Order: sequence, then structure tokens, then C-alpha cells
Amino acid sequence: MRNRAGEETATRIVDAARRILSEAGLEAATVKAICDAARVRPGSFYNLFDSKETVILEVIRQAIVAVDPDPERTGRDHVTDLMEAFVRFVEDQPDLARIYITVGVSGGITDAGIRTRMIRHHTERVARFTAALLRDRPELTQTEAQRQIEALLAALNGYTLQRMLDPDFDFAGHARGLLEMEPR
Amino acid sequence: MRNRAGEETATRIVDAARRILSEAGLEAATVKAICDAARVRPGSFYNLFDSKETVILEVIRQAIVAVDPDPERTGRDHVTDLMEAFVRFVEDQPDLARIYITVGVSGGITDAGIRTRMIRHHTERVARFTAALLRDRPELTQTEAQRQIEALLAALNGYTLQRMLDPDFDFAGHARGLLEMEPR
DNA sequence: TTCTAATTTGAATCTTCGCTCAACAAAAGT
DNA sequence: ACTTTTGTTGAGCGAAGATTCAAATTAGAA
Repeated sequence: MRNRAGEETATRIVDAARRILSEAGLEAATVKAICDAARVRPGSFYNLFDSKETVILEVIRQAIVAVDPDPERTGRDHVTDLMEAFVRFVEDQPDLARIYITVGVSGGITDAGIRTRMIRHHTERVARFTAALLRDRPELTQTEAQRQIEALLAALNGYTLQRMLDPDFDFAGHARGLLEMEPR
Repeated sequence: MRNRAGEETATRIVDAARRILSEAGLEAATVKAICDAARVRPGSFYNLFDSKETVILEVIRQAIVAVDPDPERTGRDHVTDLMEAFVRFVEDQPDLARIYITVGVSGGITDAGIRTRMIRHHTERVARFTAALLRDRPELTQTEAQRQIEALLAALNGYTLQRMLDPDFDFAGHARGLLEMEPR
């Protein structure tokens, strides 16, 4: 089969970039560092990717996508399901979670493309959660539900941020606690 | 007076570093860029600071301190006062707010000193807010109050994060909305 | 005014960055 | 087996990075 070897190498490079971005930040993600971690020479890197930026953006794209699992299920989830999915994401894929919350934001400041993507993703997330909440509690108005979801997602992002700083922080506990803290 | 000129120059350098860090991120904060913005030559920079890192860390330190205005007032504020102070901080000093939430966190991943500082600052903030909440609503237990404050601060940080991405986001409105959304 | 220490300069140094390329190796198609 | 495409290598390029330093300048002290 064509392209087999090249694809495997490309995957190894993106994986290495993700690890470095997560563990040491954007500054440390040099071509040399990524190549060393992927056991590849720079020539091979540039045979597969146009630039370092391409790889970094690919990792950020992966992170944004991974935040929102099973998007095809839209319209059949409860808020607790969506919440649980996010908790699992943060716990099981801390690399991508860290990139989403740090590199995504700081990259969003610099790069207009990333900013647009991040904002759009957030809008869609709000819509999905809001629809689920309205399904659970039909007595709420659209505006009320959206307000509450925005607060919930902000708190989740805030907890994620703290989790990235403090490995001992009980993210799952705090996140689930938010559900028992709905507005009066 | 001795040292007068040097101190003024040092201030100009730190100010320039803050502006660049906020507007263009850590990557863009090169010694050359900082020197140009501060109207200073590299030699002068290194006469006043040991390294670029020293200046960056100083800016981050400033940002962490600025999040918590008037700490000498501790013990006499209501939760609304503390909330209003934070809203004003984000609106009036977006440079420092952006650095706190982005550079601070991503720096916290790399630098153990920053991480410790960020975590300690957060702990103190939780304590201050919790004390204020207990003053407003003495019927709450310490644990309940702290739980609610942790959620509140997480939501505030989450909103701040979003504000950094989307300049059109109504941060003040959403932040104040959290107060009308206390747990049942 | 004169002296001296603080301050600024800007060219130079050394390192590392992202990236290229000609040559080689491996694999696929015929 | 032979040709062609695909993948890998690693030395090396120019640009940009942080940092240094001897010389020039400035400004406070005497």
C-alpha cells in the first residue's frame, strides 16, 4: 500500500509535538525537540510537513476536536452525560486538555485562525449543552438555560485551568459538584 | 539622587515587556522587541537585568499581585465588593489580566516557582472570598461556603479566559450574573 | 569645575532557530 | 530484474536569538 511508511512517521511526529507542547509549552516545541522525540531527522520532518506551524496547528486542532466527543450523538444527551464526557476527557487525555486550555488560548491571541476556531467551538458547545438542559428542564426559557450553561462551562474551564496548575486538584469531584449547584 | 535614571529605565523595560507579552504572547517577547518598545539598547537592558527571564518573571509576578487589589482590606469586604474589584481589574487592566490567565498558567507548567506562586495566590483568594461569604450568610458551614466560592472563582477564571479570546464577550455582565445564581 | 561612578551604547559573539537539499535507501509498480 | 516513486538522511545555510563588553556619555558628589 502506498504512503504507509510516511503516514506512520507523520503520526509519530504529531504525537511527539503533542507531548512536548503539553509538558513543556510552546517555547520548547522546537523542530529539533520534536524530531528527537519522534526519532526522525529534520529532512524527513519537512518531507511530510510544510512547516513547524503546520504541526502545531494540527495538534491544536486535535485538542479542540477532542473536547467534544461523539458530536453525532447531538440531540440525545442529558447534561450529566455531556459533563461526564468532559470529565473523562480531562482525566484520560490530560495532554490534549492542557493544550486546549493553554496553547489554544495563548495561540488564539496571536493567530486569528485559532481564535475563530476556539470561539466557534465554544458557541457550538454552549448550544449542545443548552439543548440538553432544556430537554431535562423544559420549564426554563432558552435565555435562562443558556445563561446557566455559560456559567457551567466557564466553571468547568476554570477548574480545568486549575487542574493544569495543580495535579493534586480533585477535578472530577469539583466538576460533578457543579451539577448539585444549580441556580435557585 | 543616585540610581534615578536606572530605575526609570528599568520601569520602562518592564512596562514594554508587559505590553508585548499581553498583545503578542511569550513568543514575540524577544529582548530586541522589548528593547525597541522601551527605547533602550540591549547593553542597557543587561546592565539592569540578569536575563530576559528575570523581566518576564517580574511581569508575571506583577500580574498575580494585581489580581488581588487592596489586600489590606481583608476582613471587611462583602462578596460583591470582591467580585466588583475583580471585574474592574479585568476591564481596567486587560494587559495584566491576560498575562495572569495565559502566560501565568503556561508559565506555571514550565516553571515550578510560578506554579507555586499561582497556587498559593489562589488558595489565599479562596480564603478571602470564603470569609466574606460567611460574613454575608452565616448560616452556611465553612465547607459549603468554600465549595461555592471555588465554583464562583472557577467561573470567573473561565469567563476571563473567554474574554481574552473574544473581545466582544460581555465579561462584566456574565460575571455579575453569577451572583444571582447562587446554589439552591 | 573636576572627578567618579552610574548609565548607555552598539558592534560583536556564540548559540540555536527553522528550513533546504543533494545524495542515499527502501519499497512499489511493471 | 529494472525503473520509478517515496521516504530518509544529515550536513549546512541564513536569520534571529540571547548575551557580552570596551568605549563613550551622562550626571551626581566634591
